[in-house]
Amino acid sequence: MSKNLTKRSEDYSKWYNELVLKADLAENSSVRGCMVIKPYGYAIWEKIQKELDAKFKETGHYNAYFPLFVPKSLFEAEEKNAEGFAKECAVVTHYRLKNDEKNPGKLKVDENSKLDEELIVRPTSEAIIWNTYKKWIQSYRDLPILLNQWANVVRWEMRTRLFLRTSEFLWQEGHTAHETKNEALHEAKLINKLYEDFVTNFMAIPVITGTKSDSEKFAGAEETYCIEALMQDGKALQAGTSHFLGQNFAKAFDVKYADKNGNLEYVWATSWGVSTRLMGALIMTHGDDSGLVLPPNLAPLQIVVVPIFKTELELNNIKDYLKPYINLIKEKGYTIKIDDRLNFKPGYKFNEHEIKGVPIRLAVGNRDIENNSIEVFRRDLLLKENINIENLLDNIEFLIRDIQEKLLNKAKAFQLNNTKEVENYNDFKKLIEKGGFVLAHWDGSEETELKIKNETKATIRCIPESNSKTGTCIISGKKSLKKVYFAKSY
RNA sequence: CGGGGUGUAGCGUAGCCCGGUUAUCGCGCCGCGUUUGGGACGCGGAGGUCGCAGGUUCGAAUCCUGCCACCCCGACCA
Repeated sequence: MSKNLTKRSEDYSKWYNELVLKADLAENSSVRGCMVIKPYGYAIWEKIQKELDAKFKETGHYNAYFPLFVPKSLFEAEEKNAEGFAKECAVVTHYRLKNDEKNPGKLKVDENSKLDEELIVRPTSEAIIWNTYKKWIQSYRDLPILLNQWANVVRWEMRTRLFLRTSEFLWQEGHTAHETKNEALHEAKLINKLYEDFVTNFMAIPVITGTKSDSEKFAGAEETYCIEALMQDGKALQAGTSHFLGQNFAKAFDVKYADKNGNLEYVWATSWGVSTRLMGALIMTHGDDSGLVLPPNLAPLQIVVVPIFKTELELNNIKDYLKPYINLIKEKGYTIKIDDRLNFKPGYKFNEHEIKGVPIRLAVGNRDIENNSIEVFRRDLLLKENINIENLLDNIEFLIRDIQEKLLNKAKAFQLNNTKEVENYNDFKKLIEKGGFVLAHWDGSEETELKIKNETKATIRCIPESNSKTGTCIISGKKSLKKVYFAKSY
């Protein structure tokens, strides 16, 4: 962890500009609060997609796609959900443009094309999906429905932050329908566990898990399960959520099924999602002063080779020298590329791949060919060593595992060191100011939560499942069943 | 939506307070040559609606007004 990280992280936008833009991940487009995801950034998203998608399928889910536009009448059906999103909706009111006579060459909205009913650009798809489920579900034999969609959504936030809260973002959203409450609850928990496993083991980002307080939970949900990560500046980041929706949407959209006895019952539901925000979490969890640091499991390019040569003959010699070893590495399924660009010197390439976070870098020149050696550099520790090239594959296999493991362990240690328990409000205020998670007793009331938020800016990030020691609330002194996690968050 | 700030070449910037020749510098880009084990160097060259629209003025990147976008703080953000 760098010394000036905290200072720099006070201005994350700058951090992104330094790391993300140079890392070729994304750049601001001219559209308010949107982002362009460049190929290298998108490759990371594709890795996330691929891995998650496989997990969803393993657990019996299927992919589907629903419309971008949600008619207002559908959108407003579930009142709490509609109310929760109302203030951040993009609304389509017209469907046509025409030439503007007053400004030749310009277009204006054709007033004659006004829509009878406005279309909401989906901020989430519960409404349009439940409107569809209504048509699909009649009998218990139609259940469960376990669908997921990969899509973009739009939320017109007052304030945007690159990756963390852009007006348009990519995500996956699962929407399931079940016969019983228990089955739906089980699904919501299963997915949260799946997210936890994925983020921890694939992205090397440790998380705390639990449920949201009433004020923080999803609009329209009975219970929201979540995974929360801790960024290097001490702020928490909600990395994924899984909602038990009860029968709220079934009732709003009148979705009933006939059970085995012929009785009509409302369907039980869940919804869950993670977004491109995960890439923000990735950058802010592992990034260092030299740029991005990618865990090997999700790096689009795991190994890059920088050849050091003067002539093309030398380059070819180096390629011949490497060929058998690179083939072995590819056979094992690793991604490796030789950076043989002629217009950049080695030093430039070294830096570029460090900024991009490539986990392992190899360097080979004449010296190595003479000595039967190769230089191996690991991005996480910024360490390099010369090894016998015969040991290359073993070394790579070790490093891929070791870098993944060490990144997770480092982040875990950071989280642990920045998670403190307190027994009174004074200590709470001191610690929350420093950043990190603070575990404290809470009486369960919204008033207490609000008071803490107003006075310290900290919110309840999650209510853990375990940790059942009773105590007294740090504010009200009332009885508390367990300590909950507080933090300032993004 | 409130407070503060910024907008000048692909990127980063100087100039603005106090208006005045051809808008500064670095990176990058193009050409030639020399270089190549940690961000190369020399010489030559191309590239600009100074965010947009008005206004003041003999003259505006500079002053004024409005708008747009971005950044920070706040409000807001399942």
